[in-house]
Amino acid sequence: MSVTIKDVAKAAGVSVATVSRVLNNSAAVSDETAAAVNDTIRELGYSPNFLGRNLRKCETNNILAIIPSTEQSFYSEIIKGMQEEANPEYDILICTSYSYLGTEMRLLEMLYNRTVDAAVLLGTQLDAAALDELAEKYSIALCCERVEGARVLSVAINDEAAGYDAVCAFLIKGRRRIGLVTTGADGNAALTSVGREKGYRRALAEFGIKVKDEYIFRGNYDYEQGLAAFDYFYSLPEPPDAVFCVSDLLAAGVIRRAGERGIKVGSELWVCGFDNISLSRMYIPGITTVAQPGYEMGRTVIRRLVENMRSGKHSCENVILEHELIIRQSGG
Amino acid sequence: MSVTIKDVAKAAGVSVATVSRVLNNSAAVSDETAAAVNDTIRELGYSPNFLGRNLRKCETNNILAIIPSTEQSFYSEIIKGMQEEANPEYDILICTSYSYLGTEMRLLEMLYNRTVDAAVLLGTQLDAAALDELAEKYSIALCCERVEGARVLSVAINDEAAGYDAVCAFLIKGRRRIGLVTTGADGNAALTSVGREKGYRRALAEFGIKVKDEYIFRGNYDYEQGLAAFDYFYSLPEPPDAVFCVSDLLAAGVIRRAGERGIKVGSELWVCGFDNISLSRMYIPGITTVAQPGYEMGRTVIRRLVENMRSGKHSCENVILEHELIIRQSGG
DNA sequence: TTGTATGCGTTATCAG
DNA sequence: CTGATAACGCATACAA
Repeated sequence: MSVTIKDVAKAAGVSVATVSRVLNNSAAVSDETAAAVNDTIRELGYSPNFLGRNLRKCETNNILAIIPSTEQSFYSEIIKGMQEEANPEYDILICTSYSYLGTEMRLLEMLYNRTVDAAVLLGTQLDAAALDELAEKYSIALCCERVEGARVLSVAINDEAAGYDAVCAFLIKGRRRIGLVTTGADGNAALTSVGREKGYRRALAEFGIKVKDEYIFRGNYDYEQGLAAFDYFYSLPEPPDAVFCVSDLLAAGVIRRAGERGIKVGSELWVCGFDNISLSRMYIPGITTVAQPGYEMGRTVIRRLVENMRSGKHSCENVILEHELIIRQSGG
Repeated sequence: MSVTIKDVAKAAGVSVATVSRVLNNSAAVSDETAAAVNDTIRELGYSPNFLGRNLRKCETNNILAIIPSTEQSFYSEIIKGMQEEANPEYDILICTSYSYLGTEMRLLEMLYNRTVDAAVLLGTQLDAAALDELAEKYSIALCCERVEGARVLSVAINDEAAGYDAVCAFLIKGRRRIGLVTTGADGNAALTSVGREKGYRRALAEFGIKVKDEYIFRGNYDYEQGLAAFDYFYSLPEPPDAVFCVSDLLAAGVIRRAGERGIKVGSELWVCGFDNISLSRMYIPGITTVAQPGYEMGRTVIRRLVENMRSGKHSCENVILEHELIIRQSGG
């Protein structure tokens, strides 16, 4: 069907071993034969069939990245970092799980059946036990979050500190009625949200403010929940004067509804989001937010993962990178 | 290293052929042996190594999707459609080209080296000749655009008609000074933009309006160019009273800058975007836009591509799906 | 219904 | 420096 290494060998008048050596830049081949082989490779338009190579070497040079969705542009910088660190040795294959455990598990079969050499999980649905079991047999890493108790390499920010910083910025500038919009409508909040909520609580505690349950709205990460959160807060006798949201989309929803209700965001109500997605700088008003170093996180997770693969060891360090509070109009 | 089909065969007391037959649900195997084999498969925690299988069958059941970037959430619905149509037979592997020809060509090597069985190109940089050459040897398809003269399967909307519809909506409601914000700052505009511009021109012509070159701003697809476009238009003695942008991000930029300059969007100035990305419904004001049937496009392109692969034929039809004008506040 | 044997395309080992 | 050959894990044609 296609032209194989055999065809090249025959045409060049050498053995397949020699052609293979040329392909892999093996030193032990004379310049002239190498040149001749390369010529025929070009003539015949040959390119090696990786299925054969991979089978023989028992590796694919592919790394799987599982993301919840390409909808959330938050992941795009991370992916870029991952790719630039991986190339040219590895290709990053992106697959989407839609935050559905079944889909994620189906994708992880690519580890079992050797379609990929390793996997990076972004926003995983797996618990510590499942991750441990996986990490025992395969090279995996988490990005953007760590799972408490799991012995798995992870790269993330310190969500607790990030939540603390965001809320402190409100408190320092004099706001006292701080609302929180977070996940957990269904009872189990996202791990990152839990950390951010802890930071929210610590900040209030340090300022001697008692946490009011009615100032905490639990939904998911989406825009629509931001709309709902505003409606809820403004149904209270005394609404918050500042709101910390665990995503920029939530913040956008709050801001949108505030505008519709005639509440001035940036003066009457302050709003802070999370992630610094491109929307947050384009929105009207610009959204104050916590930026994660996405590109650096991507590079780091691949670098550490590849180190693990090469060394054969299984480091399960939790790498923490620095976040940054970005002040825009919505934050006062 | 890992447990193979041989280990299963030995443990189950059968030949590898029988195990293989069980794995592939071959009819010619007795229920009892099948049950026994399945038991040992479970016991040993065996899963087939696809490298061996793929090499043997000369197929991987992977389809590559090349997108410019995961930043543009526009592609996410398409990807979702592609995946749902492909599963469970195929996995969709997403890779990003960042609109860079070199990267795209490197990714296409996954066709040569058999990492994937086929590829879908979204926002390709390749020209007709290169596409033709590729399509001759491999199964490929374009999505979201067609390349004039290329004999390649494509699924897209009719950009000319879409541009026409958007501009007509302005004209019918009485606007006469229609601006266009499109790509092509560097001389070669995106193919889809060219179609949309044709529609813009046809609409104006039908209403007996002469196209004014100073009402056409050429940049790229990005938000920042929208800001620049507004500044440019409002430096004219008589600025447009409506602007058609070839992307929602451009529209967002125009709207943002208009707000900063005290121009009321939706009354004083009307703005229409393109793609109906999630931003366009969340923006303030909501952005009038042309929606592409992303999910359906994704399903369609995979369905047709797989048909091509199965039949061995190489249909190079240009499938056109229906677009839809979505009216929001920015459009008057 | 089951087993034997071959080959997919490549790399690595071992001689020469 | 080069060639012959075995193996990687699996599916299948052919025998039994």
